[in-house]
Amino acid sequence: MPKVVKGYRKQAMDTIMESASRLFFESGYQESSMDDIAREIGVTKGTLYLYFKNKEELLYEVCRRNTNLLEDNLDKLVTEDILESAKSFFKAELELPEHLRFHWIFALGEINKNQRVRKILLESYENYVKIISSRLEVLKERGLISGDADTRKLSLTMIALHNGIMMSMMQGLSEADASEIFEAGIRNILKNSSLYKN
Amino acid sequence: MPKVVKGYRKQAMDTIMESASRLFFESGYQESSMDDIAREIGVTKGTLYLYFKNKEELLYEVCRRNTNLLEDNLDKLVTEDILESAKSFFKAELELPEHLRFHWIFALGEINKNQRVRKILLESYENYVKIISSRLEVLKERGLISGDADTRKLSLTMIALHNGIMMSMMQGLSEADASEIFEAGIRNILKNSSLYKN
Amino acid sequence: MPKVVKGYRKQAMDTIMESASRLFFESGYQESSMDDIAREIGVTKGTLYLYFKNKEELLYEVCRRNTNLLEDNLDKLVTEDILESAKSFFKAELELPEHLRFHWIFALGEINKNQRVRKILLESYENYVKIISSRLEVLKERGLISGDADTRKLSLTMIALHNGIMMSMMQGLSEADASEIFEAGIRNILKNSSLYKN
Amino acid sequence: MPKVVKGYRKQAMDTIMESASRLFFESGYQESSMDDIAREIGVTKGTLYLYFKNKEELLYEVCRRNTNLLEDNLDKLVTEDILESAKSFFKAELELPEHLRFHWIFALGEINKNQRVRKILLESYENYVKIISSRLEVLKERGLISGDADTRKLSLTMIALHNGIMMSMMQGLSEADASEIFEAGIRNILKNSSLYKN
DNA sequence: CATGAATGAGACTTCATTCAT
DNA sequence: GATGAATGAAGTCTCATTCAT
Repeated sequence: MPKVVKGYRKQAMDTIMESASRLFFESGYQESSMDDIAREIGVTKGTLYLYFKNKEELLYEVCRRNTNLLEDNLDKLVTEDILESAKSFFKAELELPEHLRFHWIFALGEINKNQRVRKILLESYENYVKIISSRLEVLKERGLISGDADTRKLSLTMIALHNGIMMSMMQGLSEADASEIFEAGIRNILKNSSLYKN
Repeated sequence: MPKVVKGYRKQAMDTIMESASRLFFESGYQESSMDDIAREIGVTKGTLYLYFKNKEELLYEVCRRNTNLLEDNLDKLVTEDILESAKSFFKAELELPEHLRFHWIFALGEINKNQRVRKILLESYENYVKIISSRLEVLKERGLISGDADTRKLSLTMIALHNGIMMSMMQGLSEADASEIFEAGIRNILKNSSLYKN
Repeated sequence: MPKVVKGYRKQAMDTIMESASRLFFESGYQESSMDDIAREIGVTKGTLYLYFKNKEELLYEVCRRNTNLLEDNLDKLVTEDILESAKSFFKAELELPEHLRFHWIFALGEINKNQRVRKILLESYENYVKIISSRLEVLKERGLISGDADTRKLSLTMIALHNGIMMSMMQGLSEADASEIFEAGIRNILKNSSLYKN
Repeated sequence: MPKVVKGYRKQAMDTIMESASRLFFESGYQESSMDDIAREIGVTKGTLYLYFKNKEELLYEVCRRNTNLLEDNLDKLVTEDILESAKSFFKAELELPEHLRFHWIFALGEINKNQRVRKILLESYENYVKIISSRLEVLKERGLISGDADTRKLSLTMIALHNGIMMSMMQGLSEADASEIFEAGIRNILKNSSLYKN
């Protein structure tokens, strides 16, 4: 009987979280049994409890991990050249496995059922706004966007557009269409930044 | 012994669907037991099975009903004066109970688990695009938006923006902020419609 | 909505019992719901309770009716010409609908679960023995079977042979084979009646 | 917390099947709940599902096991000395617990409800015929029964007689009477084997 | 570390029975 | 007489969790 990962607790936990995340996304949290998750890894149920206190804890850690991954991604890829980095950020997202790419939408479905998951999401949302705003502030200082633009509102709009497009993709919107309207949207928002003032 | 609704099957079904919809949204589909739903109405479990053959059928009918309600709403409220009707449409949405307002996000969480729900959503998504596109076509004929704008892409973008903002509201975005960036966004998209060409 | 049979309680009860009997045999007692039985007749569940106090009572009456029918059949068809009447009795049985023909086997399956059904069956079994014995006694008086034959044992054997062949028919034995071995068997028993003495 | 049988899956399954078989016979399949069966063994419901995927599967396995047991019994005990072995076979049967002795009658009650059980029974019936026929063929070769006797029909008759007597025993026929008429019947059939020709 | 046997609470569903209309 | 809405008990099955090995 194979150990999850020989010796390394952290890696074992990560292996479990990866499988759990995929299953949660594909079949739902409630619909994925601990047995399913264990089988996916090639381990027995009991083993999962060596690494996570219970199923809810596993969900919590999965959400935290995915949220952090996505946040790091944003932080790394979004530079002051907003338009260009928006493009590459979106392109990078398309490479992600679905359970990561659509993690936010999945997690939103759990937000009403789980206070700890809610907390993670709300904080992450705020971080997103903060990160993008800070980049936009630089643009403003350089005079590349309107001086009276409200960078927070610009950020909120960009995020909304992004998430809305992700929702559409879950409903079948093609990657080509998605990329195109995302890019046009961001370009548009930046160009008419003065529409978003306080 | 209370009857669901005296005599009228249709009304009885609607009463059940309304309660079920609220519970599904608030606690999740799996997390809401048939007992919970029945208790909410003041009826016993068995009664639900007089009206819906099983729990999944109930979910399906709830989704169909909500989706239709929202679609009718869109069809009724969105006129050729897109900007103005966008405002009133959004305002009307804010009056809806959460389980209706956020129905699309809820349903998206079920899309991977249930083929019939998926079908409803995909069809509805296409209808949304069709409805908005047709209104935009009229604008184009009147020369109010760019002649070479792709009305389908404009619609996709508007819908994405709308849904993205809804997601943000579930994460705490205020109604004021939401209204404002929605309105600005729609205005912006229309004004720069030439950005969205084929 | 059609009344079971206009006005005539007895006929209504018989209509119900006939349908119930068929269903009980085809699907089992427990497996046949009151709804199923009612639907078969084109009536609603509630109606059945106008004629039978509950489901068990219905089973009881069905068993009593079928048992009596079969017993009358035996009494009518079995004359002192045992061999000849055995043939015609068996032929008549083959004309019966399965739920009647195999009623005894069905009822035997309920014997352990229901004291009242058990009582009916045991009494009927004794009556069978009595009826056949009495016919055999006449034969003995006429010197057509051995004077020291035990007519009770002869009867027991004949009944066992008959019932065993019925069991085989439920397992696919052809009517031709069944008739043949039944006739040969009865002939054999009569011819060697002296084997069965006290 | 008691384990069904320490460590041995096969034995655990057998323990369950034994109890289930007894309960099924005594109270009927539908009437025996999984709770009842579990309680009988001193285990909880859930445990049963570790060994049998559902209740129907349990019934199926019980039937298969009992049918095989009885078939082995026949194969082992019936030699070419048909008359003598019939006696010892019957005697051995009287030692069996009722749920085994009357298994065939019980199973016949399930034959209309369950295709897989039906298949087992039909196959077993054919095997019985084959086993007995083959023994009779030997007798025929030795000239101990009529050269033109149809051994298949002889077998069918013997089986019918046997099963019919079992039915009678369920209705109260004494063991003494049963043994006697079984033995006389078999003797009779063999002696007059020429009655059963093709 | 890992297993797998066992548990027991809880979910969905069915259905005999009642009763107001 | 007949209906059909409602009940509630009971049954099957699942699954998170525990624990001895």
